[in-house]
Amino acid sequence: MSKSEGIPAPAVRRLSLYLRQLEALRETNLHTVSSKQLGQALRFTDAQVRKDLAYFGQFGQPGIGYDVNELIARLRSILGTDRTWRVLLVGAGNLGRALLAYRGFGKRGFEIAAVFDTDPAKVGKPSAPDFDMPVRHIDELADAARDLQIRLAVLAVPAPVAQSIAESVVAAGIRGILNFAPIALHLPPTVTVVNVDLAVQLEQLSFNVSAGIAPSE
Amino acid sequence: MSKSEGIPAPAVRRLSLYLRQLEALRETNLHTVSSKQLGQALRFTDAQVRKDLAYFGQFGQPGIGYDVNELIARLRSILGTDRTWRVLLVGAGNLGRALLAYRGFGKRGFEIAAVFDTDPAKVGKPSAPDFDMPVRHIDELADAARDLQIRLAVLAVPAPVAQSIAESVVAAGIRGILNFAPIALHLPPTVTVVNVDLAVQLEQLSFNVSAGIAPSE
DNA sequence: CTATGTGAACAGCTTCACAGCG
DNA sequence: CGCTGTGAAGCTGTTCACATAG
Repeated sequence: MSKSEGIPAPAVRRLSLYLRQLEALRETNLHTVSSKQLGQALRFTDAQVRKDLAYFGQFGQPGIGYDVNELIARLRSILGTDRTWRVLLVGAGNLGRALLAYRGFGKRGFEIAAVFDTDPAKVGKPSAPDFDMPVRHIDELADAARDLQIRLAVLAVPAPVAQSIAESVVAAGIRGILNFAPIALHLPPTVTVVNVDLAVQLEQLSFNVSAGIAPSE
Repeated sequence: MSKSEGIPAPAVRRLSLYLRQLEALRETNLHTVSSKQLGQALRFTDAQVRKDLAYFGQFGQPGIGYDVNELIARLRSILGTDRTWRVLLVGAGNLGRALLAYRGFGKRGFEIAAVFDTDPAKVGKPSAPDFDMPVRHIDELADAARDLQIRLAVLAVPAPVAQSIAESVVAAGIRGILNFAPIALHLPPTVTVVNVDLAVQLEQLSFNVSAGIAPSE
């Protein structure tokens, strides 16, 4: 309702990429980075990098560049990942279990706090090998969201039930949904939805490869 | 090198969404659809829909709309999915196995033809429960790509090895890569790369939810 | 009267180019 | 000098509005 007024959505996406790249750069004990270096690593122009960062303040040193650690901290703060977000995972199928097993989220500020499914055969059982976190029935989702004060959910359920499950997730107070189901969710504008449809991504590849063209990033 | 001259990349992404929506519409025995209907289902304007389609020809009937089956066929042809693409899966970890188990690709025109990994503990074993397709060593990848004439690969390997594996995949003649590793690949411009970084997607959510804003799609 | 296809107007994002700071 | 921050220019993509077809 307040901040991100006038900030291009593409710029926000790039912010995540800057953060990721800076974290890699820090591994190499680099303390300072210029917009040019950062841009080259990600195939953006230096002006693009500076413009994106300038939307949120001025934290570069003319003649020097940006302090890597400071910029990381500022980007985390901007993106809201200077704290850990607890996330609900809805759907304990193949994809859901893979997401659960993927440890990479933790250090980026996200942690799966609970797993839900409707399948009675799954409820109560451990959600994945090596995980004692049990799958809970989806009816408990609203209580869990409230008790744990959770605002984000990952939806990894079959397309035919995705819309109705999404609605109950929203009713439970969830404010942002990462949707893996290959359908367009219709939800109130107070909820942010990010869609990941793997078939759609593959189609972008086949289009480009068919046409003999090759853009990037 | 030829066709997709002057066609906005966002338009191509929407083409996939139109196709997905049309396939859902066909289930409901709808034979004809207007740009307005299609747009409403996906939260685009009707003008946007018409403009996107018009890049590729004129296949609507003034006063009537678009024939659902015909438009599906045309979109598949444009996107290159009027045939099945065999795809190589590189990386048989959690994510790789989940992708393998996910049956949804088949009817969208993609089929995983072989699975590769470097881990000797995995090579030779079935790639996933219920799959007899064995994991092969990555050294065989080039031969397989040539023998099976495969042009697309899905990269589901750890970040530290992603760049070098990507390079060998490209050397094997692969023209398009769906990259799940959270790094920016540097490859020749003849190769199309589509990146899927789940942490990046989650960060878009946390940014929006923090700011109290909620765009969509 | 309904709905497409499209030039023209508009909006939004990116790149340029330079003033100013360290 | 090197590099940032930023107005101004340029470009790309979206929306408007209407001529045209059924």
